[in-house]
Amino acid sequence: MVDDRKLAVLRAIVEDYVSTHEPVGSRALVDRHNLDVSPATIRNDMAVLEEQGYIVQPHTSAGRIPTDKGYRLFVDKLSAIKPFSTAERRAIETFLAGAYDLDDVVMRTVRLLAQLTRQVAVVQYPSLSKSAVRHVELVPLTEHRLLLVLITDTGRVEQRVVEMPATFDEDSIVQLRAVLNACLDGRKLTDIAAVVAELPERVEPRERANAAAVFSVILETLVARHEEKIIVGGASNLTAADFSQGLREVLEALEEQVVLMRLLGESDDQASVTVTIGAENDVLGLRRTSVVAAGYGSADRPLAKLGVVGPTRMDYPTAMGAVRAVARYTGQILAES
Amino acid sequence: MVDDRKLAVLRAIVEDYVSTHEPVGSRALVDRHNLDVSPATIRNDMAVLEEQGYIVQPHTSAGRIPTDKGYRLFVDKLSAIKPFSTAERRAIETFLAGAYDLDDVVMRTVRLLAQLTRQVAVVQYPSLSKSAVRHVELVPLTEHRLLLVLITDTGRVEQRVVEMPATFDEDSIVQLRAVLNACLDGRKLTDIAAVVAELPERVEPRERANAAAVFSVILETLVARHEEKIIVGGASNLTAADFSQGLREVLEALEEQVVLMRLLGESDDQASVTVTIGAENDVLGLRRTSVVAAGYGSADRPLAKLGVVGPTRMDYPTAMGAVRAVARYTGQILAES
DNA sequence: ACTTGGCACTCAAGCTGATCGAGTGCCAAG
DNA sequence: CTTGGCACTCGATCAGCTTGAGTGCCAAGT
Repeated sequence: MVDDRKLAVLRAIVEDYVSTHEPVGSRALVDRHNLDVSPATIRNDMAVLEEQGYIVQPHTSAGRIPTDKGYRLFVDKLSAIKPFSTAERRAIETFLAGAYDLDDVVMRTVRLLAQLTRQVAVVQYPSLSKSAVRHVELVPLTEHRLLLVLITDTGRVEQRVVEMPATFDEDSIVQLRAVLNACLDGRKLTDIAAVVAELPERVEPRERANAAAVFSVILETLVARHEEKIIVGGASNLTAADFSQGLREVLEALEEQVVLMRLLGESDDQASVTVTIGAENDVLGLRRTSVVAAGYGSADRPLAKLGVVGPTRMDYPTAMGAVRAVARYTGQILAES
Repeated sequence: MVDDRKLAVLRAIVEDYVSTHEPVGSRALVDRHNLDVSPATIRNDMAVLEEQGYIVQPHTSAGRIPTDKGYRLFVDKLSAIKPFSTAERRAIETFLAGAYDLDDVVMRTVRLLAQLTRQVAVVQYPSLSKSAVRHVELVPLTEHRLLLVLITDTGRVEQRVVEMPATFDEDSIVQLRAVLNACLDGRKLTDIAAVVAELPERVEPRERANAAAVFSVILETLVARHEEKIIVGGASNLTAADFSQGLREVLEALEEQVVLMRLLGESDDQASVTVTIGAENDVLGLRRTSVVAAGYGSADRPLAKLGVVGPTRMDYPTAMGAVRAVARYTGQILAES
């Protein structure tokens, strides 16, 4: 009974603070929400909530604002993901369906997410390590250089220049290409290390040096260099949330691919929406931001992650709804390719 | 004689204001620069400069700050591009030389430029219309879909999904690929429209429908859709220049590819460094920023543009030096591929 | 045992007026 | 044309004051 009301109070505080951006006091609370108790009672509750670390007051005589812990409780127990209306879902679907290639899908996804949530959107390209090879192409550039193009079944295209130790002719390229495609086609990129290891046997001895160069680049690109491609959009939304001080830090963090990977990658939970709040985030400079992320791709075929980054005082239910919806449709679109 | 000093005063005002970010008065001027006249004389000069529209005072009793017109005069007549020391040039060179493919070159270029100038850097990918085809690859995706991959001699790789009107088999793909490569290899993309027009004759009649689909996508990608790829870096540098108000607008503008194209593309002057100051810029929201841009690529083979965007009160000589140096070395690196 | 109204208290925000000082414009003398 | 002098302007800074939202606590009520 008692505890119930305290939770209601916390929820009310979070909701009010998110919408007004101002510390919320006991009077405003009983006014806006129809708690049928007096402000004094609320004050008592708030004192307890503060003692337990869910809220704080910025100045001795100001209203309360939620702490990271408060938001955490709110997200976990006091709120539900806000579902999207069918109209909205249709809009999302048609917007994404207009895309004509992978780059375009990702670009549209990031824009959409930024616009829906009015936050910074972050979308990871379909992960290399989870894709399978669809085709390998070798294109001679100069006498000693070769362009290696690798096409995955998610439509992603990776390219690398290979420095060849020896000169090569057209024939050897054709042969090498045939071998590569025969062996790699359809293989998951995670399995490739093993496959590549036994490749040299299939190549004529005099071509081994060149072949080895190509193989090592493949490995390097796909396995060792785990660098994933991520794009960011809606940075201008950061100006609305007055970070004032920390804005620079946040922008800097958002330019670091590695940092973004960490942000999205922290949970492996593919299906559901993950929320990381404030200091839970171990990235320096994003201590005052929250991340709402989800994986996309079908359940049996996870591709990568996407999400939004915003101030801790963000509208979690809506953001979570948007992230979930966009993840679903993006996954769906990509599954069709 | 007289006019000479007024110009010196303007130069001094620009330099001081750029370095201090504060309106500069007559006293400070004679102190910091060794003009051997009295403050009163300077005041007279400033009155004239103000009347002519080169400087203004923000408040009745404050120092002067340069107007756009003032910066323009400064850039055109009163300053020289600051050359880079050999040490700096070597650093640039080695940093760029570490890149292993086109994406990496562009990424490094944008980072470098942002870091050198402490502004926002903008780099355009080597222009499609100025490249030549090196290889065309077709990869079957599903029964009705084909991935078209187009590799240019600048190492740029373009991909598009083609919806095929009819089903196709492996043989027809092989044939089509052969025809495409035979006809397009080495052709400038600007010439391609003509070449593609006569392509259908070379394909067996029953394959014409599919072939036509592929051709039209090629045309669409390369000719009609003139959309060029641009990347931006160093957005966090905007926080240093206290736009306060307009920051949002600037960030928004920087997210629009089309706007960026306009920014860089305004001049066709390939060789030299171009400066666009404040309101000279017709992009709304970038009225308080300046753009320093240059083309890169060798003189006989222009590739694309790059530059920096910053507040009008920026250090033009240094920025111009950096842009010129980076453009040179990036062009050089790409010429080697 | 909880709720409630009352009350004293705190403290940020906002207003006012005074002061300060950088900077200007103008003028008369050099 | 330059220069020193001088009156003037006006933003910035600071102290002092008021206001009001909000709190904590307590004693009384249910």
